[in-house]
Amino acid sequence: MSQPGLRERKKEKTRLALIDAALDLFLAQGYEATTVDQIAAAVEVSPRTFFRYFATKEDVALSLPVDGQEVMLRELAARPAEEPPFVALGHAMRAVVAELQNGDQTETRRFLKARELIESTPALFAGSVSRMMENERRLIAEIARREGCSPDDLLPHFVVSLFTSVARVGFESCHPRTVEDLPAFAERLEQILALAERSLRPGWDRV
Amino acid sequence: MSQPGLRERKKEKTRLALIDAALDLFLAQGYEATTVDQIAAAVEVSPRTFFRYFATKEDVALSLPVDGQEVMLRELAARPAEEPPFVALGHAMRAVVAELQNGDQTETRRFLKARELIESTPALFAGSVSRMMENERRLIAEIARREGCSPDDLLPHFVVSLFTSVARVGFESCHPRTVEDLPAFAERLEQILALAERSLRPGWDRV
DNA sequence: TGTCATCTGTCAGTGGCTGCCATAAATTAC
DNA sequence: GTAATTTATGGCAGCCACTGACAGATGACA
Repeated sequence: MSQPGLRERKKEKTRLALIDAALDLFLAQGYEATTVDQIAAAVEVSPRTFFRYFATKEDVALSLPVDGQEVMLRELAARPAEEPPFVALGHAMRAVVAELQNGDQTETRRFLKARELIESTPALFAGSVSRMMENERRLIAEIARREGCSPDDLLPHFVVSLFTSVARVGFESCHPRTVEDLPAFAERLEQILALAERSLRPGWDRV
Repeated sequence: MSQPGLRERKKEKTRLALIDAALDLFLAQGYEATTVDQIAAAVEVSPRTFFRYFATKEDVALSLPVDGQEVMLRELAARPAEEPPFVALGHAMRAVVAELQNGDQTETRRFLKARELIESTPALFAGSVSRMMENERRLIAEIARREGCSPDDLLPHFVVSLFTSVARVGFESCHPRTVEDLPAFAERLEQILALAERSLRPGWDRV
């Protein structure tokens, strides 16, 4: 059962403890009003150790959504090659939301807590956006690979860029705060995907 | 001629001097390797004064592109109301590029220097992106006003989001470094706008 | 049990950024 | 032209995010 050794498990435990403590403190007294020392103290760890787990104070708040993007990429890679790029991206996104709805409640709650915090904190929102951009490059690479074209081609850029627009508008226009909000969010996502489909010419995302 | 008083002119002068010194130092020895003290010293100003002109070290590098977005917004507001939103956005963008091509050479060079620096510095690129998002909200508001709908409606979000995608892909796929590169950039922009037009159904951005 | 790799705490230090107060310069009022 | 007022600047003390280096603690493994 315990595949990873004691050391690994301990590390994962402190990592989660740091995230939880940080999220709670940030939500309670504000992001910038909270110091790293406070977070470290709450977990009974030295401030230096905090920075061994997270490169910056921002990272501890963003780590969960960043992980989510990793999942998105894996899901995309698992989609069949016949699917047109935009369709594949849509299904990958649906899979991520589904996992959020059906997965471990504790994790989901943590994730939503992080998203709420990020949306209500300009500095974190900015950070979140720029990491999405980072991830966008990887999505482009994956789409280019699927379609057998160069990552420098205009089309994969355009497809991914348009898709992330859809995803972003989804989050912006419907802020899921609890597990109960997730179905509404999923529905909202469908609305926007439908709007996109209505707006675009059939076959626009291929060749 | 000298509409603004001596005080105002002096301030503008130090502001530009700080930007120039900062850009040169950043390009010469790297962004993070350059300290605010160095920039201040180069302009013979106290470090404290630097922070009276720019809230952060990042700001001095991003101020020019941020000003550019301001121009974009003004141009958009000047477009006739009959134009469909996406067309109006396209023309506003063209106007900005044209102003860049025909305006003061010194200013244009400064602007391009800033863009080059930003694109080659991850931290600055991240900051740049998140400010674009800030601006995106204002573009959405303007489109909503033009179209007589609510800024919360899906359509203006979608239109603007898609347009900024186009703009971003334009910059990413063609990095104008000197004034001579600008025509090529303008052409690239046209290509992407054409691609977008080909991909979208007529009338998609209205009603 | 002992050796080794890895994690952790301590400490000293850099650099971004701010509040505060005194001074100097430009603007305005007289 | 001078005095009064506003506004920009410099210097200083200090907070906090973040880092490198070293020493001690703690799992891993034989």
